[in-house]
Amino acid sequence: MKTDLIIYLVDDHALFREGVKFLLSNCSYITSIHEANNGRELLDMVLEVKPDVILMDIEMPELNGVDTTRQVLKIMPDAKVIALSMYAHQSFYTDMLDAGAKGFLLKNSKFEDVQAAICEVVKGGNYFSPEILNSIIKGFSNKSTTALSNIDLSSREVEVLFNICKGLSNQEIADLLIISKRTVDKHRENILLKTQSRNTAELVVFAIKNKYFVV
Amino acid sequence: MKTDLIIYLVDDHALFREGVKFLLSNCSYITSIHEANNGRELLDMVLEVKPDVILMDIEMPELNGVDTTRQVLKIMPDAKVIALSMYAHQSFYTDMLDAGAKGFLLKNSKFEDVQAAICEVVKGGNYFSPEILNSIIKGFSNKSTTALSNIDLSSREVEVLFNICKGLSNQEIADLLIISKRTVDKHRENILLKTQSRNTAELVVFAIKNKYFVV
DNA sequence: GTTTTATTGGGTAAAAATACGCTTATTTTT
DNA sequence: AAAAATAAGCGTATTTTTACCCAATAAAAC
Repeated sequence: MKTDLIIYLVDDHALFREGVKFLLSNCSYITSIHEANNGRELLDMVLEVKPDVILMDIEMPELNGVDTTRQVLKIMPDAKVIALSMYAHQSFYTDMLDAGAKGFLLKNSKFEDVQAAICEVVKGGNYFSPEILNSIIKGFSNKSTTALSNIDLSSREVEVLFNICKGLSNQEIADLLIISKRTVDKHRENILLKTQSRNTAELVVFAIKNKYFVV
Repeated sequence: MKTDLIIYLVDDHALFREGVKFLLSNCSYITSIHEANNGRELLDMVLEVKPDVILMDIEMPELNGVDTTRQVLKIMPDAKVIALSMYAHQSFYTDMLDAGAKGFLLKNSKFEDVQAAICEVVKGGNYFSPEILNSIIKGFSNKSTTALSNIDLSSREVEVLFNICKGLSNQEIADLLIISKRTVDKHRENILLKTQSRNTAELVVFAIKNKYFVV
């Protein structure tokens, strides 16, 4: 593993920074630890310091962790950002993952988790607090198992529905399937009935919810 | 951690089973190891054996790993299923997670990973091969970072778009926002232009892709 | 073997969406 | 301060969707 690590600690709570800094200073593979009070301070200094790992609070004044991460990675794509948060709320970690964070730690983690996270992201991997991981996985499985309805469309109807979602008009679908436009009209009508949709918009939402169409 | 574990190994390759069985038999916390050649064999025996952990291949004849997992968990909800697969294909692990698997290992994992996975799921957690985890996270961030376009809709347009997705007609949206239907018509037209959508269906797909509407 | 269901097709009409033109107010840029 | 861009508004026309009505054939279910 790469040693001589440069760490940047971004959090608006000075006391919390102090504590983590002390703990990190006892790690042999860490060379220097820098601090910032908020995202803007980090952005001002990041190109000078060139940190390997950035431990970043999500809830911060001025510039929050998500937007800061986006901007940091724009100017330093190789920096590894590990998010810190009090809470395992879904929007937090999805936003941070979107932004490009490689790890996610809850602030009540044990310090060995912090060390594990740093090692893992330096090696190019990811690290997530068990609580977060559980939540990610749950979200994964919930989404589809609960949503899938027991409405059964015929194979032709599925075909028509799929092409509606692709943005084709009834006439275009008819030409594609080599049937009359009136037949497609009828299929569409029946699909609306079966799915209890009022119009195209609700129909597309239904299709996506029920995996007839993937976005 | 719970000891005296009963393990069920489900895989259609006898040689692979042999190897894993030998390795597992050296673990002190494992009491017995059962084998099945496919999903159906497992289902026949699972209530008798009452395994704590099921190591399950995904690609199997007769009854595949995904469907087997669903059925096993229906009759034994506390069993911990760990999926085994040659490949880290996304559909594999999403389907297995949907089905309720708690872990996912690639067949080229080191044996210590298998042990770690067993321990983790027995404790109620999840375990994923690093490759899988990476793929999951990437899928997570890809989906929205690549999709989120830089098209900017006005706040009014966002409002209209949202209500279109909810299935409201232009007249209904007009009544809701207390503006003329003609104005909503125009907004809709402009949104179609900006998003390069041809019709309502494509519009809804765009909205969902870009998080203007959540399914 | 009869009945349902899927698929196909059509007539007619109202409702809604789409397209293009044009005006006015507000905000942004120059 | 003037010019340009954007947002919000309305008129008219065409196309598409939605909603009823109907029926023939083939396949599947009972």
